[in-house]
Amino acid sequence: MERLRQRADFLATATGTKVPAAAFVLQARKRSDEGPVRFGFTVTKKIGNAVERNRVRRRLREIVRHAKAARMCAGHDYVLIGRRAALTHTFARMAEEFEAALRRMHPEWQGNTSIA
RNA sequence: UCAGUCGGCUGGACGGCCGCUCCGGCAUUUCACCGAAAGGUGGCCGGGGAGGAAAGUCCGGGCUCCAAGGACAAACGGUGCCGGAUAACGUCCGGCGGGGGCAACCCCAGGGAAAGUGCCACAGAGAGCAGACCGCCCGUCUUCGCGAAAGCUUCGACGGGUAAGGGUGAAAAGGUGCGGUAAGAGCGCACCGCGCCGGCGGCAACGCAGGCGGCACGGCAAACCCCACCGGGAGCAAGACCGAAUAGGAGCGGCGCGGGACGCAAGUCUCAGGUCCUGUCCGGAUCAGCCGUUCGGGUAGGUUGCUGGAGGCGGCGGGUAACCGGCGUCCCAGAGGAAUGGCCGUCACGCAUGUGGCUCGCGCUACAUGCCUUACAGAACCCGGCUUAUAGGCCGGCUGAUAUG
RNA sequence: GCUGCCGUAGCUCAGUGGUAGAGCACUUCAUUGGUAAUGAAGAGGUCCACAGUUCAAUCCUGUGCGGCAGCA
Repeated sequence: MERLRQRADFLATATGTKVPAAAFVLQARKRSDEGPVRFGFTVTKKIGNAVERNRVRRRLREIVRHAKAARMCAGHDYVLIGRRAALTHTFARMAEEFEAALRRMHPEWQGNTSIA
């Protein structure tokens, strides 16, 4: 999984479309090139102390790792902003929410995948 | 057994599936991808992978750079009983002094207020080399009453004595007792306190006993200050190496040369700067621009610093202890938008609820279900401390009370 | 990583070792036919928390909590 590392990438992605969920907010932005999908994670200090912030980021990362790659479009940057509910919600429920958020993010792809 | 106090340890266990990162080995190693470059990423196997506080950043060091001839001082900041430990410390250990507690034990902190400056509100008569408000006593005068008188007694005024008692205050001119006195008072005596002197014990802080002095010297220096000791500054984003584009610097080569007027333009006319060769004139070169190329500095970026160390463990020796010495053994996290994880199963612990048993009751115990899967909390150059947070569990020393033998 | 500042009434801020104030806001009364303005009176405080120094702490010292700002 390619990771976003530069602050400029995060700022650029923040201008794209946003899809809120209970445990996170999903942001996406199409890049000009057709490179691989890249992911970034943002967990602010408002969420909690360092232990809780680390835990939110790790759970979100595992959700992305287990998600179906077909939903994600190449040449896009995604940013997941953690919320405090990511500490307590069950893993299966959060994975479901992530799939739903990807469907809302790319409605034109829903038809393609159902046909395929 | 109960209550207390001090110290130490621990901080869930086992397993399955899927991942992350570092190290080592093998393979690839003229390979593939990203990048302008520096450089980075990519396979398989094995091994390692958060804490007692990793936290707060309150101190002390190592390390690195900067500054500085050396030492001292000034300014500023810090520390402060004595001795020891240590690389060092504001830390630790042992002892001294004061306070609290029946005790185990706990808490506090230098000297100087007779070097100087300053503050001590309110209350109170008097508060800094301080004081007679009430009171007590004496004398004179007056007044009430008793009395034959001497005298006693009551009210008041004036003069004086007095620091015992009352009252104010955080603090009131050493404290308690006896004597003494008109009443009192270190006025005298005893004990305690205080000061001075020399003696003894102790490395020292200090302690012990003795003599002398009738007491002179209130508190605050976490108020200024004096004394002694310590401190050059910055911090791994330190520093080192590699190194685009753009702008700027230097060298070389080529082309070109400033201002004004007229003109659509080509061009024409006119005026002319700095430096050098020459002091002046003339003449010449060159600069006031552009392009190319080379060089050095250096930004973004990359690599490194980066983990073997005042290191851990075991037993031995020295020391009351903190700690030290030597021996054996082990290698034990190194990320970089930041790895050390996600999901699941079983068990242990804990909590809650229900049911059964024991019990007057508190409660104890067995089973079932549910919850938390643990409290506080995440390395960021590395160590030694301090402080703060912390569910539950375990071990040991000591003290007091009670019971039994 | 390093450094500085702040925390006082509902809000914005003074303040000093000796029982804590200002402006706005709030309540009541007066004024007006009524409202505003104005005038008078009043209420409201763990001086961020805990220890220590002091006779006495909002102030001095230490520790903690929260907030703001700066440098590299």
